[in-house]
This record gives sequence, C-alpha cells and structure tokens, in this order.
Amino acid sequence: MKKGTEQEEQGAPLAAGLHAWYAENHRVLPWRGITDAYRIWISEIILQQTRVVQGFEYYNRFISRFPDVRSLAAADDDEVMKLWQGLGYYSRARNLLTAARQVVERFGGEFPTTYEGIRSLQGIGDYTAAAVASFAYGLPHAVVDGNVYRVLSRIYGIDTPIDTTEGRKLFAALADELLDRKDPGGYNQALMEFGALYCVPRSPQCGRCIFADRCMALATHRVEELPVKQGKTVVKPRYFNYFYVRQGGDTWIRRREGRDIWRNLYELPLIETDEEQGLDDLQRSGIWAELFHDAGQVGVSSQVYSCKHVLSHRIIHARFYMVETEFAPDMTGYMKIPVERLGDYAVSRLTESFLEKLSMNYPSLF
DNA sequence: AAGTCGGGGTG
DNA sequence: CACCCAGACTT
Repeated sequence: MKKGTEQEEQGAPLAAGLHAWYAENHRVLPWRGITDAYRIWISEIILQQTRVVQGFEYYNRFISRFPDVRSLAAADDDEVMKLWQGLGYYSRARNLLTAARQVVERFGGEFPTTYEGIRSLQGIGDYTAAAVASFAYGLPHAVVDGNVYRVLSRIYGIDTPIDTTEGRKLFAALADELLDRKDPGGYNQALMEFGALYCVPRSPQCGRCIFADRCMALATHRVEELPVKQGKTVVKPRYFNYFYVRQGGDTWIRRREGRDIWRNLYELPLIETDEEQGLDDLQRSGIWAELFHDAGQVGVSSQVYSCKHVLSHRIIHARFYMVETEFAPDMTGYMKIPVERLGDYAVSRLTESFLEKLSMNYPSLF
C-alpha cells in the first residue's frame, strides 16, 4: 500500500511517456488487444528469443489449428512438432503440449488466473508468467526481457552484467519499482515495444527518443556499450554424415531422442564423427556395418549435398550421401517409410535444406 | 553459475 | 563477422 501511494505521488517515472509513445508508434499484431490468456501464452512462447516477423505466421497457423487449450492438450506430439518445424528451440513445442495437458488436469481446462498458477506451468518462466498475467488479467507483474534490460540499463546507466544473478535481481527489482500499477499490461507492452523499435541494440533512435533528456547512457556516450553481458558464446564444431537410404521406394528415418539438439525431430540415418571424415572411413566404421550388414549390395553416391549449418552455439559440418541397397536393411532404431511420406515428419532446417536440394536436382526421386 | 537449446536478422 | 532476439531448463 505504502509503495502504491508513494508511486502515485511521484508518478511512475517512465509510464506517462511510454503510454503516449505507444499510442502513436505501436505495431498492430494479432496477439495484441486481446485478453485470451491461451492466445497470449502461445504468442509469448513463440516469441521467446524470436523476432516478431519470424514468429508471425507460426502464430497464425498454430492458433487456427489449435484454437483453444483443450484442442492443444488433445494434440498429437508429432503434429505439434511439425507445426513448429523451422522455428528452433524445439523444447518450447514439447513444453507447450505438456503445459496444455497440465491446464486440463490441474486447472480443469481453464487457463490459470494467478501469477503463481501461470508460473507453475511447464515452459513458463518469470518473463512469460509476468507477460500473461499482466496482458490477460492486468496483474501487477513487471516483465523483464531483452528489451527491458536494454532500455533500463541505458536510461539508468547500469553496467551490471545482465547475465548474472546479481544483474537479474537488480533489473527485476528496478522493473518492478517502475511498473505502472494502474495499467501493468499496457505499460509492459509499451516498454518492450519501445525497446524493439527505438532503443534497439545497434544504432538506436536517440535523436527522437522520448527519454533523451534523462538517459544516462546518452549523456555519457555509452549507449552502444549497454547493456553489459559477461558470457561469451563459444561455437563448437560437430560433424554429421547423413545417408539418404533408398530401397524399393522406401527410405529410413528416426526420431532424435535424448537431451541433444533437435530432440523429437526426425532425421536420416546419421554417423556423427568427432572430426572431418571421408566416405571410405565411414564405410569402415562399426556404425556403417550395423546399418547395412544385411542390405546386400550397397551403392553409395559421392556427396549429394554438403554445407556448414550455423547455429548460435554450434557449427555443424554436414555431408549427405545417397545410398541404394539391394535388400531392405534392418536398421535398428530406424523406421521404414515410403519416400513420399517424408514431408509428413518434422525435420531440422538442415535436413529440410537437403530435401529441398534433392527435389531440385533429382525430381525423379520424389 | 554455467551450459544447452535454433534459426534468422542486423550493422 | 559478432551480436541479439517478448527465455527456460538442466547440470
């Protein structure tokens, strides 16, 4: 109570300017101006570490296929992965399904209406819980995302690294203190939109910034230095050798399991090596023998496609070969499917590129 | 606290 | 090329 009174007397320092700026400058998006917690939730998950333009069509497809939480809870895992194909961070899709089922089981199919209830769902952390709680229900929880870190670190000249426990606590407390408790949802959206459109990472629009008169970073010429991050991303190489196996109109794929990259996506038979390997070395490997020991004559093409698949923390050196076998190999762990069914399965962008290349160069194989 | 998980845009 | 994007989870 005391805090609320204090804030009313002082006025939330950023709120007035942000609301006015937002009214003039915001983008119109399908997940804005609605109070359906389900749709807001879906949009927030899709937009995690993802730009609006990249997630836009995924959101539309997802909502038209799964318009409410019960339809999603009843969904087939593979169909959800297929809808998510190409978007990245695939654990989001798996968690989405888990959370939808949690809503049905624990909340009777009604999306939870408290911050704690929302936060308890799989895949929802502090940010997403605050976003849904404030947007859908007007609850007073401040969002802290990449935009908020940037805007606040600059206006207040804070150089505490944002990827440390100390930094996260500091910015969470500041964001909470600054929150406009009369319109938490509108304020949160405005702050993030301002970070996304004006206070951008490089070459921000300081010349027309509504906070130019009070921005510490601008005054001290440190705008481009803030926010500070301490962690540096180390990119490790991996070597993937894929085999497009053909026999009598069939091919073989499997679903990736474990905690590795692309979990729950499908892929062609793979031999991963810890360094660059030629085809002859691969053919001498134990995995090759395991794959093709009962396949009769095995004909292998030279590399049909090779590329470096660049991710934020990995660079995957990939090579694809085409293999034709005399008999259907009994490849343990892989499943046989008709070639024309390949498109039904969710695959990584890497495999997608290969299949696209293949259909361009060898249309007869499809 | 540090590592892991994708893919694409930007200057 | 480095950095970042409506982050969350595991170890």
